[in-house]
Amino acid sequence: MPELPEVDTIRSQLAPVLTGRQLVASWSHPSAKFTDAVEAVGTTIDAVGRRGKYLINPLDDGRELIVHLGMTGSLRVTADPATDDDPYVRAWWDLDDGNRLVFRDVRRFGRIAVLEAGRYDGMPTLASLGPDPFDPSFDGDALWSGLRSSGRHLKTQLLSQRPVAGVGNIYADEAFWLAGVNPADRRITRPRAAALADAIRTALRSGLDHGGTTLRDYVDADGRSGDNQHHLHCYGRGGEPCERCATPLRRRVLDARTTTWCPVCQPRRG
DNA sequence: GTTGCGTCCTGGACGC
DNA sequence: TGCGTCCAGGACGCAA
Repeated sequence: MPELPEVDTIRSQLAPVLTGRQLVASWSHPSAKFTDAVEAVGTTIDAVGRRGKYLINPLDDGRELIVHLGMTGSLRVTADPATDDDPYVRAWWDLDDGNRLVFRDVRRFGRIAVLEAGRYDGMPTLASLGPDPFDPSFDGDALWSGLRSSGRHLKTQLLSQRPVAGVGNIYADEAFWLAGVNPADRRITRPRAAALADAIRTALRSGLDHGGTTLRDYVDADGRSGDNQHHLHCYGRGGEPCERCATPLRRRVLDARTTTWCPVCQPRRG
C-alpha cells in the first residue's frame, strides 16, 4: 500500500509529465470520494508535490488537486485512453497534450479533493499533518515532543500522521524494529525517540531506494512494482527468526493494525 | 480535546 | 468445484 516512499516515487515520475499541463476533460466514479476530480477541469497543473502520503498539485487558479492513494490506488499517465473497460478506474483527466492521467483504485480507499490552497478543513488528517521525516525540522526532539503528548501506543501515534507524516503500517514496523523500540509502548525517552527518528528515515530511505514496497497492488506511475518487499526486516515476517537474535518474531493486532516485532530486541519499556 | 471502535471496500486465502 | 468467512489497511465519523 502506498506510504511515503511509494507516493514520492509516483510524484517524481509524474512531475515532468504533468507540470504545465492543462486538464481539458475529466470523468469520475459517482462515489463522493472521487467526484471532486471534475472540479479541476480547465485548470493547469503548476507543480506536482507531496505532503506525507498526499499528492498535492497546485493549480493555476489558486486551488490544489489533492490525491490520496489509499491502499490500492495508482496514478498513471497514458496515451491509451482505453480506460472504459477497467472497472477499477475511479477517475481520469484528459491532458492538453493528448495523454490521460488515470486514477485506479481497486478497494476505493483513496480520495480526490480540489480545495483552496492550504484550506484542508474537510481533511482533518491532512490539516494536522506532522513534519516530513526528511525535513530538517524533524529530529529526535521533535518526535519525542510529538509522542509524549499522548498515552496511546507509540505505533498508533505514528500512524496518526501527527508526530511525523508519511509513515504507514509497513514502515512503522520496520522503524520500530530498527530502533529496538516496542511498538506497544506508550512512553519513550528522548534518546530512544532520537533512535526512532533515525530509524524512520532509514526505513523510508530503503523504500525510496528500492522503488517502493509491493505486497500485492502497488505499482509506480510507469506500472512497475517496487522491490523493497525483498528488503524488509520485520513487517509480515511473524514467526520467522529475527535477523539480529534469531528469536521468532511475534505478530499481534495492535489497535486494529497487524504488528510484528522481536520480543528480545524490542522489549517493553514503557 | 482525546480515545477507542466501527465503517468503508474488495480480492485473495482458506476451510468446509 | 463452489460457497462462505476472514483478513488486509488509511482515513474518517461518532460516541463516550
